[in-house]
Formats: sequence, C-alpha cells, structure tokens
Amino acid sequence: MAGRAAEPHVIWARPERSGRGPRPAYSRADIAAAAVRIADEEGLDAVSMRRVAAELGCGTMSLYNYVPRKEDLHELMADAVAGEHELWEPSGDWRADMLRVAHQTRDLMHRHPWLPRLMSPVYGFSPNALRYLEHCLACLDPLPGPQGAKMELIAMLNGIVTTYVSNELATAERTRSLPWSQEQENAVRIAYLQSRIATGEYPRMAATFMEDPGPIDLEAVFERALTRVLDGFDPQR
Amino acid sequence: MAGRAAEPHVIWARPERSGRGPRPAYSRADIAAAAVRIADEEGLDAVSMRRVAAELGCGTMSLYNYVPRKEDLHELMADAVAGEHELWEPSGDWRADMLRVAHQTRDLMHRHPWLPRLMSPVYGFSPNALRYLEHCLACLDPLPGPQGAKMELIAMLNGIVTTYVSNELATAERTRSLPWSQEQENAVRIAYLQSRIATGEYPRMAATFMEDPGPIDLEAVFERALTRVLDGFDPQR
DNA sequence: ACCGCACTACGTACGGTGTACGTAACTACG
DNA sequence: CGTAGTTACGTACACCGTACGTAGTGCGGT
Repeated sequence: MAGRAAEPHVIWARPERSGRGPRPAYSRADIAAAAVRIADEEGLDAVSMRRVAAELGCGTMSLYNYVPRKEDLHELMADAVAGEHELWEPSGDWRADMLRVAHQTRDLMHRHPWLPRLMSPVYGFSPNALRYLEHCLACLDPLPGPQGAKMELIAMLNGIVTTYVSNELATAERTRSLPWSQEQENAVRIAYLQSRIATGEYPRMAATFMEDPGPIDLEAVFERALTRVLDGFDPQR
Repeated sequence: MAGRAAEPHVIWARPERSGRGPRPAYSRADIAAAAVRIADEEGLDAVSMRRVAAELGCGTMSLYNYVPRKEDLHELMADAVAGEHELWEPSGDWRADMLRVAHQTRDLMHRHPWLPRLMSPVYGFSPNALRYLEHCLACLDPLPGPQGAKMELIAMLNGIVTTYVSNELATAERTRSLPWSQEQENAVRIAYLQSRIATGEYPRMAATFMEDPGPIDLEAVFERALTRVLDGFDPQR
C-alpha cells in the first residue's frame, strides 16, 4: 500500500527506513535536493510530483512511498534550504547576531526565491528549523526577559524578512513563466498607477511619488526596518 | 474573441463596459462577490473559474470575458474585501489611528481567512487599496518626516498584521478541506515537537516550553507587536 | 438606414495537476 | 520458511486553467 495520507501526520515523525521490504532507492535528502533544484531553475510551480519523480528517475507513484502528500514535499524543501543556514558561536552582542541572522535569511531567500511562498503555509518544526530556532535563542541569551519575548522577537524578525523579500521578488517571480518580461509588467503597472494619481483623488499618494520618483533603495529600506524592530525590543533604548 | 490575456495588463485599466456588443450580464462587483462568497464558505481552493461561473449562473468560458486570467479574479477579490475597510476622519493621534487600522485589517482577515494568502502575490494598487493607502497617509499627517517613511510604516504594519494573522489562521485554513480536525492536526504536531524537545538537543526551546506550557494569548502577542513597531517609528520615544 | 465589427456567450478540447487503487516483486522478522 | 509489510509503478479519475471556434447581439461610422 502507498504511504498513508488519510490521517494527520508529520513527515519528520516517519522513519526514513523501516526494516521490512527492499531498501529505498532514494534518501529524503536526494528528493529534497531534486525538488530544490527544479524550483531554483524553473520556479516553484514546476515542482510537481511527476516532475520530481522524473528528476529522480523513478515512476510518479513511487515518490508517494517517500512523500505521502505534496505538502510534505514542500516541508522537505523548506527544511533542506533551512539547512543552508550557517550557525556560529553567539558573539554576546545579540543585536549584531540577530542582524546577521536576518541578512543570512534574506540571502537564503534570494538564492531560493520560492522560499517565502513556502514559509507562510508551513507550520511545522522541521529538524533544521529547530536547529535554527535554537541558535537564535542562543544568540538572545544576553537579552534579559522571558523566553516568550525572545520567541516573539524571532517570529517578528522572520516575518519582516519574509515580507520584505517577498516584495523585492514579487514581480520577478510572478513573471517567471510568463511570456513577457518583468520590465514590461512593471511599466504597465506604473503607468496605471500614474494615471490614477493624475486624477487628483489621492493627493498624499501623489506627494509621495513626487518626493522621490526614482527607484527605491530596497536594501536601505530593509536595513531601516530591521533597526526599528530591534529597537522595539532593546531595553537599552 | 475572448479577453486578451497574452500581454501584460492591469484589470483595473480595462473598462468594465465598452460600447459595442450586448450589455454584460454581470458587473465586476457581482463576480467579486460570488468569488468572495465561495472563498468564505468553502475556502480559497474552491474558487475555480468553473465554480465561480457556476455560482454566477453562466458558462465557464463566459467568465473570461470579464476576467482574462484567474490572477485577475484574485485581484477583484482582494479589492472587494479591501472595500470593507471603513475609513474615518483622522483623529490627529496617528498612533491611535494606526492601531485602529491594524485592528480593522486583522478583523477583515478573520472574516476572510483566505486574504493573507492573496496579499503576498498581489502587487497591484486596486481602487480600494488606493483609498486605504490614502487614508493611512492622512492618518499619518501629524507624524513629521518624509512621505517615504510613512509608506514604510504602513508597509511594515501591514506586513506584521498579515504575518500574525497568517499564524493565527494557519492550521484552521489548512485543515479546511481535510478529513480530520484542526485539533487532531495540532495534537500530532505538538506531540512530535515534544518528542524532539525531549531529546535534550534543544535546551533553550525546552526552557521556552517549560516556561509557559499553556496556550499562548495570540491577541496579546499581536498587541505587543504593534506597540513595538509603532515605537520604532515614534519620534516622541 | 444599414453594414460591419467588436463584443458577449459558451461548448469542446488539450495538457496539466494531485492522488486513489491495484498489482507484482522483494526482504526482514516471527 | 512463510508471511506481512514494503517498494515500485502503471492506470485511472476528477479537477484545474485556458486556447480556440462558432453563433448571436447591438453600437459606431458611413
């Protein structure tokens, strides 16, 4: 019988190999790597059960022995790239450490632009997510206060990073499989926005775009956002 | 010929009625309302072109006269519920006003739990989104500083609200169309998490869960997050 | 007034998706 | 050594977005 999907389960609680039967031809790492490769090169929508099975070189339904539901495949992918986080010995300066974490996460998402889309629905605590969380908590040891507040800080920081990178990548990812370019798409949207602003119905929006019509420095915006969030949690300030 | 989809476009730039031909049987508002109704009652995944057409009482392909791509249907939905924002005369206290905005957005998302999933991909400035933005900027008039910073505040607040509500609703929405309950799903995940923590590999995570094993007061967490973000932008503090 | 064309309406069809189910081969445990 | 549980995988189903073709409709320009 194929993998049990008809009951709630966590993929990580399933043993990767379980005694009986022929030894599995692929490891979870193999499968995750294949899926990540496809997503990186062809976008997240190209990651279908059939496509991943083909990439591995096995039949479609064989994949269901390893991954009972597609959702689990997504968890595998998220965990695999979470493993790319390089963790370090906490420096003692929690602000510096958290900034470094945030930048690393941002880099990760730029390397794997599909990751933000997987972050929101995924609720689980995968092995590498746990390692990452534990590392963040270790970095926050110097910060006084209850553990709960630290978790809130981590969640907030992750949320901010995800939100900002999503914005950075939105158009780029959207136009991936479309027959027109990101520039064309942007041009059309900006033209529409300007036509709306030109009606005079939105004076403050107009003022905003008059103020700085050039392209926004997203890097600087990101940096400011981080600083402000950390400030909100900093007892020194 | 069916609606042109083979070039970049913004649905809002398309005139709803354009002289020639029979008068359209449905308005954009009708279509959006039908889609929103389906999403509210059966979840976002139930919103297919066929399903919406059926709800309207027309053939599937007729819908493409109004909505060239499914993505545009999503924009219609997001705009329709954005119209539920009730805007008020700014009070002069920008912090109070922004708190009120944030709570209203949160309520909106609780009323339409599929909204967060639509927020990230949607890049556009729909009519009601523009009204909402303009209102937020008006509320921020008393705040000194460049318009750009105000936009950053609005973006940040929206990001935070979306992130937090996503977390609140994650399991609920995930288990919508699944044959088991939210409680069962949660129980399985918590059991797994505890088994991982019991290994002792994650001492700080363990400490966190020892600290407060009861259910978290999500409302209070949300409130604290808002306060901290506003603090980060408040020159008075 | 009338012609033509842009529009509405919609059935059919194509290529894709996730995955339930059945069958055959294989291996470790009782 | 049997047998239960596993792997492997082909077939099939229901559903998706949507390209395309055809028929009917009513406004705009002449």
